[in-house]
Amino acid sequence: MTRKTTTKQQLLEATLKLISEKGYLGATTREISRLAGVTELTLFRHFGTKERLFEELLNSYTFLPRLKEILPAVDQLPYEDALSLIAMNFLMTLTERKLMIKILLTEIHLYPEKIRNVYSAMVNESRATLGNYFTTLQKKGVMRSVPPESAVRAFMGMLFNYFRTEIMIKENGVSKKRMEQNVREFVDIFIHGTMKHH
Amino acid sequence: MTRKTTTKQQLLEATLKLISEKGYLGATTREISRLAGVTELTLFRHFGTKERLFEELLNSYTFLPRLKEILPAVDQLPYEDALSLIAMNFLMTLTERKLMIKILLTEIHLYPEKIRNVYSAMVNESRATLGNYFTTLQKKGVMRSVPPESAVRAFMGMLFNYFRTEIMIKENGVSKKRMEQNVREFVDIFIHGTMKHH
DNA sequence: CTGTAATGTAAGCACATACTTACAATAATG
DNA sequence: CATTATTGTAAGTATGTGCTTACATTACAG
Repeated sequence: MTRKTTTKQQLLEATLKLISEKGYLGATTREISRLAGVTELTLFRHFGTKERLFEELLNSYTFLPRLKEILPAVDQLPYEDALSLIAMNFLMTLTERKLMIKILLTEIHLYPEKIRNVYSAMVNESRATLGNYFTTLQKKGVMRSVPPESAVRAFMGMLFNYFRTEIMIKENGVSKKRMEQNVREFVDIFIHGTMKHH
Repeated sequence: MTRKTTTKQQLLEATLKLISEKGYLGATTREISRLAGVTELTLFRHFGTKERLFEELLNSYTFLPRLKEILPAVDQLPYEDALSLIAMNFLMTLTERKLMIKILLTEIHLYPEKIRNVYSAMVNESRATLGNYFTTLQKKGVMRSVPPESAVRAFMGMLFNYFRTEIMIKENGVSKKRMEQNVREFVDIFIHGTMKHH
């Protein structure tokens, strides 16, 4: 019984790794099972088809709402620090889930029906959490009355695109120091804007 | 002679369409040639291998520096309008090249060596142009002394991520009206920031 | 009109891949 | 120990795919 889940887990991990590297079509069931240290037949006994295996991989992805967890701590901080903390947390979470996110971004154009749910779950969850924080700030009178959704889109857009270009595409990851520096600049622009007199 | 270039062009267009829909591996030479109204053999006579066909498609992508073209007009405008114009122009250009960009984003994780050049050419060109404009604004004393590269990353990050989520992933495109509205909000945040007292 | 370049028809090859079947070996459970 | 669930071995099938070969047809240039 413990064996069963272990095998399944190893297969899912091998699938994650190989599909993130070669795409759904490029990752063969032979190679997946070999990487999992298991016969190809075992793969099919567990998942039936390659498609089911892929779907179970997608469903196995639990997007921890880490943002939500740090919100209490965040409320105590001045908003500059709070936003930096939120941003760093967001980037770290994305980095941890790098392989899965690569799959989501790559395959969503090819298999939209399969991916869209888990993808939009991830996006909506992040957006909602950050949106709540912004609304709070606005109620406190700290934040201007820009539409919260727009602010969320702007803020997360900067961050996610940064993640895509710097962390996912470039092979050698960014150091945490450098990441913090970039985040500070983003937060600064987001808070103060860029122009002198208006 | 006119026939030759036409056939090649039709093959490249069919390749663009099918690879953007199904990915490099998912698009078969049979289907590509059928869509081009041509025999599979003709495809191989022109391009030799599927890989060469793909590479020629990538090289056929000339990224018009439309941003550069409108810079003169932009210099006459107040920066709010200038930034909105630049942003709209950027989004329109991306939308026109939607299929190719989809390919670049999808396949760059699978075939980085092939894609990286054309991809970074596109990114660098856009960044450089916008960076120059920002530097100009800073010399005029209009813009705060934020690092121009950071400002560029922030601004284009917002826009590109907007493009990715709203225009590329959602099947029904966004209306131009709505796009202009969103752009105005982004530009507003970029210029004035979000917080009241600092 | 004649020769040459471009395309078509048809058949097929070599290979990879998802998936199957029949049977044996092994490990966990009661 | 005996039963049962899980995995392995080995062979193979059906299908799709990139690519080739041999020959015929069409179009265009001189």
